[in-house]
Amino acid sequence: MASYNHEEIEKKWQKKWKESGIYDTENRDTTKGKEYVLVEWPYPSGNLHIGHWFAFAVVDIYVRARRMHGKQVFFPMGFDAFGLPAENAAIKNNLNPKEWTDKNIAYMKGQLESMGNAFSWDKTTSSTDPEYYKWTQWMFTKFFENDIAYRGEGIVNWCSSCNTVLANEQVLPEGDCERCGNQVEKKKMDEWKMRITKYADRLIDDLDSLDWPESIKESQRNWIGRSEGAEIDFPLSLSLYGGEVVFATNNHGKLERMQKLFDAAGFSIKLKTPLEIGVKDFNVEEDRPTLEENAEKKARALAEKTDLPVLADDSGFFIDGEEIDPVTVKRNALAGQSEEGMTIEEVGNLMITYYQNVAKARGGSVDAEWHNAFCLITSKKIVSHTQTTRPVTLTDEPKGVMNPYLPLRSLYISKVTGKHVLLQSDEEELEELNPIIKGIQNLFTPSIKVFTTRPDTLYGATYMVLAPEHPLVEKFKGVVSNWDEIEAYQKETATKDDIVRTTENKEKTGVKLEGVLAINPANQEEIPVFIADYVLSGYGTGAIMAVPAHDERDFAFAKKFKLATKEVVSNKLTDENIFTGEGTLINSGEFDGLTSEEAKGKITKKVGGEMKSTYRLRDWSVGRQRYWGVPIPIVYDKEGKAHPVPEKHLPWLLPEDVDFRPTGEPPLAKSKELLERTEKIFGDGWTPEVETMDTFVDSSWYFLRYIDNENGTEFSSMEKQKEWMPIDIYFGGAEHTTMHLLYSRFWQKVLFDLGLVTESEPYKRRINRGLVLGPDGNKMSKSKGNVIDPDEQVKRLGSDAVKMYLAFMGPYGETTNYPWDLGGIVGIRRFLERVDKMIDKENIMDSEDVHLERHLHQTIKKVGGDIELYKFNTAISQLMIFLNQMQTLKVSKNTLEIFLRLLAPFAPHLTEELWERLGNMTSIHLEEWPEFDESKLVSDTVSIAVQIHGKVRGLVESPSGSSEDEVLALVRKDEGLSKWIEGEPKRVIYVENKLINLVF
RNA sequence: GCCGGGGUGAUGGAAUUGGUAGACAUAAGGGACUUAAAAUCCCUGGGCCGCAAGGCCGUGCGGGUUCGACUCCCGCUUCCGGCACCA
Repeated sequence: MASYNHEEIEKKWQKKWKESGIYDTENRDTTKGKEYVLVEWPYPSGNLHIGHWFAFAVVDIYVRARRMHGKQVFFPMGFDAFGLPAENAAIKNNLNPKEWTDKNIAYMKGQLESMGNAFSWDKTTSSTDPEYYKWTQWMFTKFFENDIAYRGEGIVNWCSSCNTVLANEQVLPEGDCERCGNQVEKKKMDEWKMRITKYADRLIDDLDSLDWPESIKESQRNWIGRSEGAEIDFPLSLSLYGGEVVFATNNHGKLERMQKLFDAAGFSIKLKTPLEIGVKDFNVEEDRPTLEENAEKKARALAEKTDLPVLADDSGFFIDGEEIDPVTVKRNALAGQSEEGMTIEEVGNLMITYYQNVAKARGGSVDAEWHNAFCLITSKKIVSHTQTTRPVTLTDEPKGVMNPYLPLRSLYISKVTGKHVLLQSDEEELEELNPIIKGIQNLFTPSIKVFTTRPDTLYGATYMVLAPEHPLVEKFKGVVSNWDEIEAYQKETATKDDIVRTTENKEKTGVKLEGVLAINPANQEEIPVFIADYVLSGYGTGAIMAVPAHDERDFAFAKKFKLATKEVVSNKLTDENIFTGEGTLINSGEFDGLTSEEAKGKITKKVGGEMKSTYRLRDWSVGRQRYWGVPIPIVYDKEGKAHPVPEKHLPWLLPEDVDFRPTGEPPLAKSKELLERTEKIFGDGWTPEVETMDTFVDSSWYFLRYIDNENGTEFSSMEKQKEWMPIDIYFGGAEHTTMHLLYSRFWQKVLFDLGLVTESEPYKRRINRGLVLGPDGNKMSKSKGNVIDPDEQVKRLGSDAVKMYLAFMGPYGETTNYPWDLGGIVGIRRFLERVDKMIDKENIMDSEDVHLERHLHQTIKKVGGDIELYKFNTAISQLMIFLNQMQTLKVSKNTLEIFLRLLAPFAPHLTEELWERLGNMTSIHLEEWPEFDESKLVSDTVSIAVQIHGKVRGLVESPSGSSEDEVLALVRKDEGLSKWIEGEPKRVIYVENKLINLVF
């Protein structure tokens, strides 16, 4: 077999390159332009597969070409070494994940070296190195302090087999665990999260500035899923706040009366006195000029002492605009007697008697006004402030039993009902108190907030739907007449997983909340309210306004439940009587005639809504109940409050005294050392966080560490970042588009906002790559027996051939999957052997064939240009064409050397060897990229296609740059073409050096 | 359903962005060398008709624009990727 010994050559040069350190970066050579080329750091599974070669070796072609173009290229490599496989392997083989990982890293490093890539090995790192994860933890504490990292309740995906929480992305479409295939359950629990949703807008908007393929940007936009619309409140026409409210009064009579009224109004509110919630001696001086201010003062004072909603009032009788001061009345009633030793009843009775006398003295009846002010505070915020006035008459003829708690009220008769105030029926009193009741209703059953992208259709909202899990639903208990039915439906929904709920169950189901009505804020119409599982609790507000005439889902639901449909956007309705597009408004009051676009904002404004965006994206869950990850650097004090571990205690080391077999309890919870460490540093009773971080956290900033991998005081200095960032191009797998790529962009933005990085976007350009399939066209898998082992291929045909073949399969910048062709790689090897032989050719000439020289310059141009476009396949094709051309001729040493330089990025070992064989003493990889001469690209004569009526009928040879007439003359002379020529052409189209088209 | 990208020989893929479709490579067929095989080299290599010269057809399908369309426009079809009862 006539062939070169690739094994020997590759070993020889890999050793020399390593010794001379020609690919090390050390400090930047600032005389050269920088170029940061990044590839995704691999997980050290223990064996390099062909995918790694596709990811790294092909990119190396680009890297080497850029080096030859005079760039200081930074091409680092490291290991993303935390993660589940190590833990599982350790469990299986009964050893430590750290040992397993370190061993794999060492082995894979050797395999990676066999690629012969120009990696900047002096700048490597690994996520498992404490010097690395120290900074991962440090960032976490910064994020925690800035409310980016937080602990909050969430519904999580739980795999009971892996005993861990999974991110949505880690759940397969069938609802199975990505790692083990087990069915994933939904579970409510507290979890560590990152507020990525806060960055949703920026993550979308900043895409515009990036030089990325549109498809990747679009995937991210879809993933974030921004919809622009409005949030609108629909008040309920029935109040049903269920809960406790503290009434800021010590007056039992007042409280009882108010409680009675609430009960009668349908409130399920329990009023409590300050004493009942443990506030003794609640007493606030009513010294403000108005009732309203006094009510507010009382409410605020009490709200300081409780988290419950607080209601306070102040009321009084006014005669001729003057308040009848209760203190004065009381003093007059007591007439010098001491209050000491008297009961409230006794004082009250004295006041009643006194008042009767006043009324008598004035002729039996005096016109007055009863003013009633309320203030309601929840969470320290005033939610309502009302005052009502009703005309009453003071009387000397009390009826029924006097109420000593409300002595003044016992003596007034309502002018509205003509009845004694204390004897009015609840209905009568409620009617009088209507403004207050309304006001309070609004507070207590606020309303249902909906999100809609179509506020223009508000007038067409004929019913509402809440998600079955909507928190408001619980408050309807005791109010609706069909609670059993509602509860049953909720249970049914909870057992269904999302897949069943969305795909299998297109048929609409739901339950009406009997007795509950909402008010369409646009037209004040009362509309029914349902719960139905077609409304998702996690999206928008978990509630919708339903517009059956203009939404298919609402239409389907309305049809099934026979609900009213109201058309508000004019258009031809389909057969189904539904139109989901935008148009001109009708049946919409003052908005009739507006376009949907115009009406959206206006209608929202009218009903007090707010234009708002919602997102499909959820906050990123980052806690994992597993061992082999970065410990979350949080400790809890005795009260259970979380504190970040201070920087001086970082790295917060992963304990080693742990049984990491999955038991449902996080492995770190079993570490004595970790607990002792925590108590020793922070004090007795303090406990450590026992969760570790999602490995996507590790990979969210590794590119920043590469550039400053030995820095002991910062994760990456601003100086180094200014030198190297942003990443000029990031090559990676399409599967990372919506996870790693989005997370790391988010991470970078947070760091940017904290002033810790120079760039708000890490990756200037991004190229996704597809997969290498097995020879049978299927995804490689052991079970299919179609796995191509790169080591074997390298041994058989050489690293250069493997790399070149992977580059030759197709264009690199696309996500096409290419099958490995066993014959194809042989073709590459044949090419390399012909190159080897070519250099051995004894008869190298001094002078150059002009013809060949032109091809050489064309080749320089083509190969260089294609590499810039990641079209390594056509670059290689051009090198093959040129070799074919050289083989029929004698060539100069200069031409051969240029050819080798063009080939060097593709076949670094062989070209280095042949470069040496031609007598060069320095590395070919330190050479510059050859330049082409524009003037030598064109030949003296060209063959021009002759078309008749647009069809090619022949060719004519003509001098380059000939005029139309000159070419036409040649055409006329051509015998073969004569039969197509019929006199004078009506029209001639001539494209210089290309074609001439004659039309007759 | 919405969005993005495709469909070219037996196969992977080319085509300077409207200008000679199928470069380069693989598989296949034929030949040379060889006792033979491997390797290597040479020839053929989209389909149909034809001894040939040559002709007709041909880039998923149907229309259109143009002197000329793989390329642009309209309609369909199909495959791949992202999202999806997302209001």
